[in-house]
Parts: sequence; C-alpha cells; structure tokens
Amino acid sequence: MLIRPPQQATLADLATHKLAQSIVTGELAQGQKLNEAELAERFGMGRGPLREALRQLEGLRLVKRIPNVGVRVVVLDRKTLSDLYAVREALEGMACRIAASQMSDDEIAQLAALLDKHEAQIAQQGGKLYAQSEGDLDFHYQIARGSRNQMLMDLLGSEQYQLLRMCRYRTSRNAQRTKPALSQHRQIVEALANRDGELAELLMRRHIQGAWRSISEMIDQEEREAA
Amino acid sequence: MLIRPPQQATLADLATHKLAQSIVTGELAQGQKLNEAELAERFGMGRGPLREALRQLEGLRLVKRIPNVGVRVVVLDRKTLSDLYAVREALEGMACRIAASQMSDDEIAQLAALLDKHEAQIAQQGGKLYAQSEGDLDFHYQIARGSRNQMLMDLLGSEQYQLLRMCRYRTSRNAQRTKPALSQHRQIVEALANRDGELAELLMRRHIQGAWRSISEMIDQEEREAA
DNA sequence: TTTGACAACTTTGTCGACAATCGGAGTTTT
DNA sequence: AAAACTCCGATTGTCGACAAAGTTGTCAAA
Repeated sequence: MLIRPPQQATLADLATHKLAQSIVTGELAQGQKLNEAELAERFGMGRGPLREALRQLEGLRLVKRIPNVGVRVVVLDRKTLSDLYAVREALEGMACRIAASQMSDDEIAQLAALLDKHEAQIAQQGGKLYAQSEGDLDFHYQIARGSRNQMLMDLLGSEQYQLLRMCRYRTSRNAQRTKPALSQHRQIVEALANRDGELAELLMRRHIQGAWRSISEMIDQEEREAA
Repeated sequence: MLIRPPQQATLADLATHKLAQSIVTGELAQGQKLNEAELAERFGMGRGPLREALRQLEGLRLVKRIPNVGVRVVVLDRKTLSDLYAVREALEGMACRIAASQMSDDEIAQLAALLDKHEAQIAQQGGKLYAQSEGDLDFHYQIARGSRNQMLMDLLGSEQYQLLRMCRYRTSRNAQRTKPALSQHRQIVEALANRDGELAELLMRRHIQGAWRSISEMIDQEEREAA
C-alpha cells in the first residue's frame, strides 16, 4: 500500500482507497461497469458511502460517470496515454529543474541510495517487476517532492501517479527497459548533485520520452496481436 | 456560466456547480466552513446529494475536508498561488508549443478575433473587469484546446482554471496589467501564426511569469495593508 | 425475419432517521 | 489563575427504504 494508508478514515475513504487499488492493479478491468449495490455489499457498507467514493474517484479520473446510467472504469487507450506522457514530460521536467536548486545534499544522497537498492532488486530479478515498477515511481515522486511545489506533488502524486501505475500493471511485462532506465536515473541524480537544473530537466524529459516510446511500441504490439 | 452548464444533471451535479460558482466568486469566503445541513436546505435537497457534491469539490481541490470535522473552502495563500503559476507556466508553455503545430489556420484566426473583441472591451472599460478577466481565461483555454491534449485541457480547464478564476476575483482590481497582457497575447498569436512553437512557448512562459509578478506584488501590498 | 412498442426488472437517485464523533461551555482540581 | 475533565449540543457519518430513470426481454405486427 504505497499511497495514502488511511489512518483515521471514514467508510467512504476506505472504499475510495480499495477501489483505486483494484482499478490500478487491473482487478477491475478497464471499461468495466461498477454496480453500487454489489460493491457496497462486498465492502460491507451502505450505498451512501460507496457513492461518495465513486464521486471522489471521478475527481481522480479513475472512473467515468454518466447520470442515471452508472460509472465505468476509465479506459487507457493510446491517445490518453500519449497525452499523459506529454504532460508528465512538462511537469517532471519542471520538477527536476527546480529540485536541482531546492533539494538538500542529504535528500539527493537518499535518492542515490534508492537507486542502489533499485539496482539490487534488478539483480535478483525474482519476477519482482512489480516492486521494481513501484520503485521507479518512488524515484519520480521523490523528485517531485524536491521541487517543494505542493501542487505539482498533488498532480503527479494523486491523479497521474494512479493512471501511471495502472499503465505499469498493464505493461509490466517489458523488463528490458529497466536497465537503461536505471542508467538514466543515475544521470539525473548526478545532474541534481551538480546543481545543474537545466541538464537535469533535459535528462528527465528524455527519460520520459524514452519510456513513452517503449510503452507505445508495446501498445502497437498488442494491437497487432489483437488483429 | 462559462463552465459546464449541466443540462441533464443530478442534484449532486447541480450542487457541485453552484458551490463551485460560489467559491470562485468569493461569495463563500476562503477558509469558510461549509455546513451540510444548512447548504442542503438552501439548495432544497437532502444531505446525500450535497455530500456527494462536497466529495467532488474535494477532488477539484476547491475545498479541504477533515474526517468527522467538516469541509472548508481552500485558502489561496501566497505559496499556493506561487505553485499554481509555476505549474501553469510549464503546462501552458507546452500547450503553446504543441498548438503551434496543431491548430488550424482558422482556429488561429479566431484567436486573433478574440483578442480584437477583447481590446474593444478594454476600450469601453465600463468597470467590466469581470468580463475582461473571463476573456483572458478564454484565450488561454483556446490554446490548451489547440494542443489537442485532452488531459492538458482537463487540468487547465477544471482544476487550475477554477483556482485561477478564484484568484482573479480576489485581485480583479488590478486593471493596469490588461494592456501589456493584451500586447503579449498578440505576440503569442503571431508566433502561432508563424508556426513557431518554440517562440510561442517562450512568450507564453514570460507572459505567465509577468502575471505572477503582478499578482505577487498585489499580495505584498495586501499583507502590508493588513499589518 | 425484422422492427416496433410495451412491460417488467434492474439500477441509480433521493430522502429521512439514527448512530458516532467532535467542539465548546462550564466545572473542578492543582 | 491555568490546566484538565466532563458533559451537552451540534455536526458529521451511516443506513434502509422509496422514487425515478434506464435497460432488457417479450410479443405482436409489418
């Protein structure tokens, strides 16, 4: 449970969290219709809190809702993901540039340590692509934190982060990109350590572009398989 | 009603819309506590739909909520606005760059026409700073549309747009920036017409930086007055 | 066979009442 | 007098039932 472990929470908050988890992990398929009564029963609560949860998920863009008809899990098609990566490039690029001047030496050191841990995980490679993927997101989130921009953290952390995780689960098979990604991460950390914001931004943008190319090819492949 | 006139809507949607409007226009003061029962009665509905509306507003970041305590209208302090403008700079800069290659000649012509209309409004200046402000946001939104990036349009359109409008209402007194702003807008349109994405991005970023400086000074002034 | 309307069913939208929790006034204690 | 405790009113959280709208299946007519 990487995100928001709700300590003191209402039932609606619980439901929001569980549903988000289920959607991100693919337990609830893309485009699937969500039945209020059924979900309420499954979670052991009334329909009231559940409806509130659905409203919140709508705000997080994890579901789409049509009045008097119902809500469905969003569908991550090619265009949506393309848009997402374009926005990420701008946002995370900015985060990197600012983080280069704002992060403490200690924070940057921690970032480097995170990559070491990350590398060790790859070495083991015990099918733990999941953990690897979450680790990567951690890296990106730490940089967002380094920008000291709460709005940026919210954007990257809540909405985009979730969609991205969703995408990862879908395409978690491609392990071949983990090594170049790690190398790029290291370059970014080095730029941060040198307080070179411009370079850090450039490297991050390239990194995300590379990730998009990789994802894009995978989608092409899927589409070809489907045809 | 510039945004989302809900045609076929549920009561909760209606409430969301009305509340958003009230918050943005300042009718509901920043930091004000929102009482469910009171609002429900005022809108002539039960507490159920109203609670759903509050959840949605929470997603739009117009209110903050604390479990078992209640929800309050967000407070736009200096840091929040600073963060907002930084994010806008990155996002709208990107929108401009992409729009330069994606917008049709016709759309760019419409954009120019919008500025003419805008200029006429300024000439009259009948205290209609409100309309002027909305016109400015229209300009920015049209460019976001030009990027053909739905996620970008959502981000700039729903959340940020609302916060920005809120800020405008608060600081709508500063009319002195309208003329330089218009001039900058024209430069941007020219860059778009020349299909010069890089220049368009640069100009937009400067434009937003200028807007932030203006807002920032105004906040300083307010703080000095308060002291 | 296809198409249209009708009816029954399912699902969403809404309300009112009850339970749980929090904030504050008043009182007690050190 | 300041701090802590206690109780009470107010507000939020939750549930079940009812109303309204949409969906689906059936049957008859073209």
